[in-house]
Amino acid sequence: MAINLDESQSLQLWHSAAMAQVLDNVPDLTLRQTAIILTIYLQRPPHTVRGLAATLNVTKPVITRALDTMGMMKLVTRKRDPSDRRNVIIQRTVDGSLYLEKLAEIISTSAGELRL
Amino acid sequence: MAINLDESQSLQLWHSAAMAQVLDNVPDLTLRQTAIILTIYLQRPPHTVRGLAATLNVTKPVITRALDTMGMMKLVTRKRDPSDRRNVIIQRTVDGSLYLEKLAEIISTSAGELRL
DNA sequence: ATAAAATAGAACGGAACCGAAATAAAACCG
DNA sequence: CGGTTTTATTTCGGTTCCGTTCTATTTTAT
Repeated sequence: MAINLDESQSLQLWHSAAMAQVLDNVPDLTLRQTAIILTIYLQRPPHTVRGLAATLNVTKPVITRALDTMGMMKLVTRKRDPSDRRNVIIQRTVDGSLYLEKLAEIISTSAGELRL
Repeated sequence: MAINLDESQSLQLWHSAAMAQVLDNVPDLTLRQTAIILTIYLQRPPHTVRGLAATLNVTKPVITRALDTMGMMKLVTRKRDPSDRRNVIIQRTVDGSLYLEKLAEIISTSAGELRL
């Protein structure tokens, strides 16, 4: 079963989900940070700074800074790759999983409220 | 027909849409700004600073600053309410409509790419 | 007319982000 | 070994955003 959203429904969904996040005072990530954390949690590991930078087509400092911020929020952690100590492996956390679970619930609920 | 998205699909949709926006170098609005512009374009006018602040449960300076930014981007315009000159009426623009049309297309496309 | 209330914006200090360039550490290669 | 490449981070100057507080303008009420 394919999901088909027309443009009006798409905007309603985005609006509802954005409103819910603003009202919930959810710690708000930038669009880039959102793309990064979702890539980390949805795509197969391992994830490195270089890999994420390539995937998002941004410079590495952008990734480093986003990881700093999300690291302080406990949404991700970093670890040196033992086999090549230049690399940093980005890992998931319990808090990160909870954050995304909550986000998923907001989106899912917003979708359920869509009216034609 | 009701739209039902499970949590995995919700995150995939959000990921895909966030990625598309990052890759397109779309001018990235904060979550609050996104909620504001969508409220302006999806809900019935008139929109005032006070009304938007109440709707989003934020202070008025937050709205003023968001309108400053989005005004410079030509996504919205402001006009004094002639009948009560304390009020500012926020209005849509052609550029704002185009911006949202593009956003809608990104989300719609992302939804279409969802697989189970 | 004068005082009070309401609306929007400005000012301020602090925090986060950006792009670009410079730095540090590790691995590779001749 | 010594030099080069690769990886990640730090630094720099500039911009934007935030919350709080203060100000200016307009309307309403006494």
